[in-house]
Amino acid sequence: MKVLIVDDDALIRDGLKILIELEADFEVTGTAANGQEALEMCQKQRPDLVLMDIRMPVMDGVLGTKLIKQHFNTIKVVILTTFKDDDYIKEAIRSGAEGYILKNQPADSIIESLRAVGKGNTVFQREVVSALSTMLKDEKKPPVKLGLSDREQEILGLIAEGLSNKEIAERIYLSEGTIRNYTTGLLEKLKLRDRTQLAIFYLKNF
Amino acid sequence: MKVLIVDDDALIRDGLKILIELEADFEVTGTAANGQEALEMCQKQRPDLVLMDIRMPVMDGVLGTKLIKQHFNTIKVVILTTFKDDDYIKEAIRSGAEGYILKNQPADSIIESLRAVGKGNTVFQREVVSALSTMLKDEKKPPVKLGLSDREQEILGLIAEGLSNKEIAERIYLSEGTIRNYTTGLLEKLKLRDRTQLAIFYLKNF
DNA sequence: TAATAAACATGACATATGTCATATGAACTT
DNA sequence: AAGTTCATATGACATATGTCATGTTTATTA
Repeated sequence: MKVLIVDDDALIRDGLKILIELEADFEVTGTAANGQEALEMCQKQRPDLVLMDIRMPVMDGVLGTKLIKQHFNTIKVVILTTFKDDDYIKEAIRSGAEGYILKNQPADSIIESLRAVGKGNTVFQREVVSALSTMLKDEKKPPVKLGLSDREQEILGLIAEGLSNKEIAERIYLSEGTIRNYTTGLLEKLKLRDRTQLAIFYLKNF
Repeated sequence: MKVLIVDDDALIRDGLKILIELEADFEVTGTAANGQEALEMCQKQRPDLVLMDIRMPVMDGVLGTKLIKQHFNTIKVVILTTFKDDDYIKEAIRSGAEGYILKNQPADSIIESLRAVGKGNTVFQREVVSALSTMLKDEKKPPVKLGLSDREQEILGLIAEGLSNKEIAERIYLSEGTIRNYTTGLLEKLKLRDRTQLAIFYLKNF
């Protein structure tokens, strides 16, 4: 497997190169110091996999990954970094990287991760996943069937946008009184007291 | 590495067993047909890793994983399933599984994933990660510093809980009129029109 | 010390909100 | 056809909400 190493720190580049080339099934085709260079080298060398640092001058790893993915969609990218920062993780996943692993782990572990990625999987380090799991959206409880009619649903939604009864009436061509009646019905059905609670309910449950 | 295979389908159990035992560094210590059995076998065999199906009678894979993790925290669990259902993925991650891979991939790919997990990483299949990435919480914009006093913040929060002015007054020992005044101030500062909009604003931005 | 600013309060007022009884026409059921 | 249901409407009413001018107390600052 042909690997491109990207890191702004020459020492790390060289260290990784030596480590990886110890493995019979790996070959390091080159090294780059930032996303920009990485992109150029992908053009020339067509590696199978890019091992990418995040924080680098000129062009960081996230953008680098996005661009590489965009131009060469068969090239896998593994982010190898010291930061288990939430935002980086999220961005990395969105950018399409196949891995997000930290520099604090032993070489053989990194190698195995690269092999798994080579086989088409995606690898994260445990700590990274736990960080991730707290970022998961809370249950959007599937359509909490609450016997609301279409009209009621619609009006509830508009209330949750912050519209007044009059505005809602104008928006959907009904009289203000009718909207008031619907509001009363919604409050009754949802066992709430006022429109603010309706809005809160809606935002929390839909 | 000692592996326990858990699947309610005997054919799959046997197939996996044969496949895995072809690898010199793996040993299948046993098989189980559901989470319940899996838990018992973990007790007796102390495998390094459990390969776990999700949908099974008696006790499903998610609960099985949770229990195994709870009782034997050194045992790794990899979910191997046909479903890339959002809810399963989320639950699996929360349950502490080290992997979530699909049955639709070649054997060597699965083996590499297991090795990577053995080395302490977490492996997901690409499709699974893309499903995941849509589930990531949207940016909680960092505390949008909005020159609100402590009292204002507090009252805004209470409005967003759905309390009336009177209730807020009782809760924090101020007069209802004062709460009204604070509300007016909040509306002015946030350029909003009524308490419902305040609640919406709060829920969306804090 | 006098001036000023914060935090809280009051009362008067206009408007919005929510409740309720009642009504109408259209669609559907028996 | 008579009855029922549904969506919409109206008006009267009580209460909640929001605005504003003004006032008190206390702490801070010039």
